[in-house]
Amino acid sequence: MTHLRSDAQDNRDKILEVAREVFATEGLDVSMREVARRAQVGPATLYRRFPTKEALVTQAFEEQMGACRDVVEEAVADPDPWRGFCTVIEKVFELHARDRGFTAAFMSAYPKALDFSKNRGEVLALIAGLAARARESGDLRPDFVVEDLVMVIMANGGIRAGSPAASVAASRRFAALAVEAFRAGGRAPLPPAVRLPLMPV
Amino acid sequence: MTHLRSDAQDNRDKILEVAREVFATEGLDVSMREVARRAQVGPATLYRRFPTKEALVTQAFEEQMGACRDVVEEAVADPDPWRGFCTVIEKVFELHARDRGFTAAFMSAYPKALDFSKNRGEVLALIAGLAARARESGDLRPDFVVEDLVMVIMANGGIRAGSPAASVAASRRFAALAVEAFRAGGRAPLPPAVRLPLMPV
DNA sequence: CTGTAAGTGGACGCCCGCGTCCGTTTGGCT
DNA sequence: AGCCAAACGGACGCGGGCGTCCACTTACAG
Repeated sequence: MTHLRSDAQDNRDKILEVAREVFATEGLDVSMREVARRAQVGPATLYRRFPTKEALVTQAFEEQMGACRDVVEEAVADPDPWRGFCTVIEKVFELHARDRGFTAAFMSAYPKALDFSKNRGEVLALIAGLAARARESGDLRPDFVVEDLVMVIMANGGIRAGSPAASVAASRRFAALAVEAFRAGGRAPLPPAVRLPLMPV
Repeated sequence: MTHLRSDAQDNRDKILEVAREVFATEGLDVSMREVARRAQVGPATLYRRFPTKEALVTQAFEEQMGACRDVVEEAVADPDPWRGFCTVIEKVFELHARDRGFTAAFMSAYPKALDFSKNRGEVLALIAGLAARARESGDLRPDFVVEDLVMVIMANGGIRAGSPAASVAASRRFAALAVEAFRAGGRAPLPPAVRLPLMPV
């Protein structure tokens, strides 16, 4: 297990490469077989390395989750918490817009994927801290809760345009609208927030 | 064709009833066969009345589209265009939150469904007029375009919560955030809007 | 160079959805 | 009451995904 044979390692790499690409462009609703086919590999080989779709997905998105974490950590380091908060929204939305599967993976309940959900939890915790500071500085509306960010990330995932470029452009505008919505000074009180549970598969 | 035999009419009614229910709760990704099964009808009977899924879907959602139109027409009649605009967002979001399939149907390109797409076009035109008045009255941000509303409706469709009630609650909060975002007086200029084409099937 | 464990992918059996055909049933008109 | 077109639904052949098994191949250690 520690050391894969060189050919096995090559296949594993190719599978992950293909999976990342196809998940990004088509979303997670791609059959295991389709991934195997595109990687020019037999179904058995795919299943040997990744016994379940969950295993494949979480491995494939480890990189994206890392990028997400980087974005958030950098934003948290911003001395202006509101600017950091806005950066998080813009960058994270773009990340999700460029990778259709990532939102689905991010929102999915993967009981076995400890690293993945640990990372998600930490990212959300970092954002919560940043939000608290932005609230205290008076720039973020006081009734903001982290669930609101989860909600708009889910919502952002619902936006589909004709091309990847158009999706990114739409998400950019959506992010700007989200920033406007979250800025302090809103005139209407918000209805109660809702906890959004992770969804099975 | 003009007059169906009574038993055929009963079956047609039951199919539509079942389809509306299952599309509302499960979304459009339900097989024709599953609809037939739940309606206690053979596949052939279903296909005889509704040769394609498109035919079934558009018939099933005629009612919802009518409700949508009613909401919009009532809101357009409001002497205060901004209040009318807000009402549209709140009511339409709730309609979509209560019926998972409706957003998908609303956003789908159904080339054969003349009534359906005509209604959608008219609804959007009504909203565009309302928005123009709300913009002129100075309550709606000047850079708002109808595509923004389409975008947030799509986005609203991405929100999934544990139960129907939770979904509706989440949509309600999301609608309030959308209202905040669209209100005049936003401090940041928005990135360019994007036309969101209807999606095939 | 060679033995062997690791690795491979084609093939299998299963289930499910698709759209259609056709032998049987039945509503409704005369 | 009797007829027949309308309506029914079970069954079919096709394609595709699922996870697994196994006979063949190959990397690499000795």
